[in-house]
Amino acid sequence: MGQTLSIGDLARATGVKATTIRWYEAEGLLPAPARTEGGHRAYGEAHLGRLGFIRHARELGFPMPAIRELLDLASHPERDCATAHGVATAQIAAIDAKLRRLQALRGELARVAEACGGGRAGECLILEVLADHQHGHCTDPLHAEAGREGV
Amino acid sequence: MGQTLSIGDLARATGVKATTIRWYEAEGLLPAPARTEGGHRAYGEAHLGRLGFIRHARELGFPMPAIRELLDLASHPERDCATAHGVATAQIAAIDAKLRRLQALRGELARVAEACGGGRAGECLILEVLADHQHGHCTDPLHAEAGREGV
DNA sequence: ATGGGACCTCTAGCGACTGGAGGTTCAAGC
DNA sequence: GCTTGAACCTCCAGTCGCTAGAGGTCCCAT
Repeated sequence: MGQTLSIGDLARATGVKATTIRWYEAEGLLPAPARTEGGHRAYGEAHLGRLGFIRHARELGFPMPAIRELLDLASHPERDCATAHGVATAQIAAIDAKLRRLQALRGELARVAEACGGGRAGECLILEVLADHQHGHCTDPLHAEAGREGV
Repeated sequence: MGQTLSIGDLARATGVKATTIRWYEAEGLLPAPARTEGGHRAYGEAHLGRLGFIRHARELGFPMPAIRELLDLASHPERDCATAHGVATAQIAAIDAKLRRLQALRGELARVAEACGGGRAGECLILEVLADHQHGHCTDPLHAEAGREGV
């Protein structure tokens, strides 16, 4: 019992790349582990658990600050879990906003793509729609709400 | 006719910030305009049109390389617009992939959030689900397909 | 003893901007 | 003509969540 894990072991066990694990450490998400005489990182079970936690939360799309909050909460069992609820609901709301925006985009894009029947670029309706700036700039709340977020 | 527009005029007309316009110029998306004696940028109608084009394409979520391609196409009317079709359909496919992933996330997250009835963090089911790394790391295609994309 | 894979640190880069510092120019009002 | 102050200029750093590479060291099996 209590034998240590290399960073590679941890990477294989969790599916998080070694470089990313080191980055988590630098960011303070994962505590710095013990080192071997030669300077290699030597992890224990607690690290494995914590890294798994981080990975799950990332998979669910939680942003880094939210993950910090959840980790903090997880290590203080006497606190109220209302915080966790709040973080989770905020994340759901964020996802819903992105879904609405993406669905709107998809609809408009499909309409645009359907419009053009092929031929020379000079008559392409896709290009025409894009070039038409008569619409003025967009102020509708759907776009404003999500902003530019790497859609 | 032919009076020039300042970068601020262009920004107001298109809704693209002045800093972003300068950045587009540095990236080669927008040709460098004439300058006043004092060095201020002096744009013409062509710039306005091109910037509007870029903005529309960004609003529809096209990535930068796709926009370059579309701009290139738009300035060569004799070419085949099949390229534009291809770019648009690829963009729709990308959006669909993101939608599927987001919908899956939303479902799982809602399930997780609903599970916990409140109380102390030590018994919080949200935290428990996140901490449970017994699932091993995720290899299902839905997650693999989209990767980490700022969801 | 040696080979080669895993590990180390440090730095830079991704996409698509955004913000700030520190300085110059323009246009309107007096 | 002069003053003000808003708008403009360039350059650099930061955003988010990693990822990749250079250049070197360590560990372990043969």
